[in-house]
Amino acid sequence: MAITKQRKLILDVIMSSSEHMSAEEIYMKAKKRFPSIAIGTVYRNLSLMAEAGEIRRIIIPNTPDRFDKSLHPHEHIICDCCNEIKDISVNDLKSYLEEKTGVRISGYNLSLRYICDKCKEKLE
Amino acid sequence: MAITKQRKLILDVIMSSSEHMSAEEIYMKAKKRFPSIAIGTVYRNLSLMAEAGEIRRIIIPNTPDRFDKSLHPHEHIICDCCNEIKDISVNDLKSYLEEKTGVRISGYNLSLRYICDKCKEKLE
DNA sequence: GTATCTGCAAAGAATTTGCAATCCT
DNA sequence: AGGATTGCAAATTCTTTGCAGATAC
Repeated sequence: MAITKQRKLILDVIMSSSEHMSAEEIYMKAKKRFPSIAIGTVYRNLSLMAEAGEIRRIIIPNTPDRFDKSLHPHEHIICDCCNEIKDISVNDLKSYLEEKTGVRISGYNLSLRYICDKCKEKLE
Repeated sequence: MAITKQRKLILDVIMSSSEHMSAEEIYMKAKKRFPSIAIGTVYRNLSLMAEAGEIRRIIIPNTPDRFDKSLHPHEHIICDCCNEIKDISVNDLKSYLEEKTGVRISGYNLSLRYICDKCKEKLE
């Protein structure tokens, strides 16, 4: 992978944020610093970097994919109400799933839904 | 929900098959019995029926949604190699996740990946 | 009769891709 | 130089939607 201005910028945008950003959001932030960057370049680099294990792709049904700087294993939980995404950990989930199913798993995708505290308050 | 020819047909296609079919596949099968049916009608009815809990929507990253007649709780596992989808069960997963995370979960989506026995053989 | 549903075709959202020009090494 | 990468725009894929006419209750 060549080190281009765009590639460095995209990675920097991700590494400097603790949000879970979509490609569109990353594109917007990158564009502020380098206006000629194209959305296709963002998608291409995000896919490459996720593939290479430099960043992580977060997949949640009915939402655009997001990208995460944090590589240590964890799951994502999204609020039914405000759609905010948080990290959450479930220790050794892969082993647990393998044990319970008796199948050797090559990977899995999990997302959880809940109602966050802020939204719970509002609802009352 | 009115009982229309199309609605009954779509449900019948799902109930008569043990495959995990995409909207497109269901449309094709329905079309054979009722050629004027429209794909939009299929999508509309699948969403309505899934919403109503008559069928279940199977969501797996990077694949079109599929629909399942089986309503008892279970997960889905897809082969990395041939993409065949099988049912698999993980007892009380929701409770387990709630216990491990300490969060009351309103729902979750899980899919597993593996290499099925057929493909394992072929690879050797 | 009127609320619901259908077929059609167009629109939508998210993402990918072909290609000529440009950049990296 | 020569392969990798970019910007641009068009294409893809899956799914939803507006609307006028048809169907169900």
